[in-house]
Amino acid sequence: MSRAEREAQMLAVAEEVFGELGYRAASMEEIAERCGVSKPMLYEYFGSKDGLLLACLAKARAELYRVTSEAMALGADPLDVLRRGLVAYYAFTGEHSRSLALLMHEPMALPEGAIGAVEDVRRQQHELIAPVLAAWAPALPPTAVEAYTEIIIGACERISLWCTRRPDITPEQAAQYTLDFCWSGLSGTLQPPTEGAAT
Amino acid sequence: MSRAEREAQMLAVAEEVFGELGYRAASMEEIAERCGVSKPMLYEYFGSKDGLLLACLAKARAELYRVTSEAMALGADPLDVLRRGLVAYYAFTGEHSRSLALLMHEPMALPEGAIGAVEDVRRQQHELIAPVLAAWAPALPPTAVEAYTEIIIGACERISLWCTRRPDITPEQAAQYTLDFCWSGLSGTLQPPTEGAAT
DNA sequence: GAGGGTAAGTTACTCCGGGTAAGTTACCGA
DNA sequence: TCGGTAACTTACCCGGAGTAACTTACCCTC
Repeated sequence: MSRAEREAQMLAVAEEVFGELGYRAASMEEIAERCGVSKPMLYEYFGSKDGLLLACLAKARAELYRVTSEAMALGADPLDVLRRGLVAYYAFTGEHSRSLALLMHEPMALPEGAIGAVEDVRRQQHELIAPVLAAWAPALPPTAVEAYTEIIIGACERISLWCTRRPDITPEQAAQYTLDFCWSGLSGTLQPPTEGAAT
Repeated sequence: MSRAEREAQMLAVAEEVFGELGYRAASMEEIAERCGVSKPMLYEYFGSKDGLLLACLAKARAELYRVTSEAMALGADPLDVLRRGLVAYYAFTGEHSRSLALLMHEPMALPEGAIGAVEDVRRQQHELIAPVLAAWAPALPPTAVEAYTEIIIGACERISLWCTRRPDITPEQAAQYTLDFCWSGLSGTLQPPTEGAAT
């Protein structure tokens, strides 16, 4: 079997095994066996178990980029661009939830129960936020409350990580950005997309 | 040394070592050594390396809950409640960025470079989203564009994970929730906080 | 068509780190 | 003083990542 074929096969098998068992529980032996080759071959091609994972991630990333950017390119106006990007993103992550999502979220060697423990932290945040939203707007359907709560949790996590890269941002400023966005949305600070105006 | 003291000491040391080296690179031997005891003691107290990590997470989670819920309890109105919660959250994650944030974001056994690779996926999303925002609102300061982009990325990730728990939600619906929130914010669908009205 | 270089592949190991079995010290109450 | 128990240690097992050395088979050249 040629080098390129083997590499593609190994990547596909690895993505599958990582998705099934998680990074930690997946052994190089197992992946090699399913490829019908022996372990050193994997090391020949990818250097290490980490290298193999990284290659899987790179492949998934390239695909994600392709589907989302292609979808966005078809958009007529900014709002449409965002909508198409979002749909493509959710469709992709939904289809690849067993492999991609595990690679991203469980990231790699999660101690089995620890992925649940990390989610527990978020569930706890959920319990804090959802009642505020619900009390605020009794008319909002429960599903929307859930979705909005998840959005806020995700936003908080991302901003807190952003803060570690931007030490000049104080917690108060970070909170203000988050609040501004969550309160007014994009329509508050940005120009609404003028109807029919592309570009 | 008494059981309770040891346990507290071990947890503190473990949090420190996990934060310094990451879950994978941290060895039980190293943690035990820094505690001044031998490895089997750690197993006596926490059962396994995973158990030790889980205990660290539980402790961090309890602290995070305490500081955020206490801060929120002081809020006068919903907006104020959210703001106080956000400030407390960012302050906490900022202070504990070396231990807690690493536990949450790098989650645990990240293949060294893989944490960067996962972030690369997000950077890629950033490159797709930021230009749209910037084009949309040339007047928005670059820092705000950054913050808003990060918020959208975090929201997308959370919603995509939410979708795996709610298979009834289609990608289109997920996109619609995300768009509604990002476009109008809470002020669009919810009652604005009536001035001075607590509870 | 024989020879040799190279690329695909294997077996058989080392080594590190998580986890454990069995034993040792030292404190405390009877 | 003696025993029991609780904190703790040494010395080990074992699985899986990673590697060294060897084998096969193809293809290109003379």
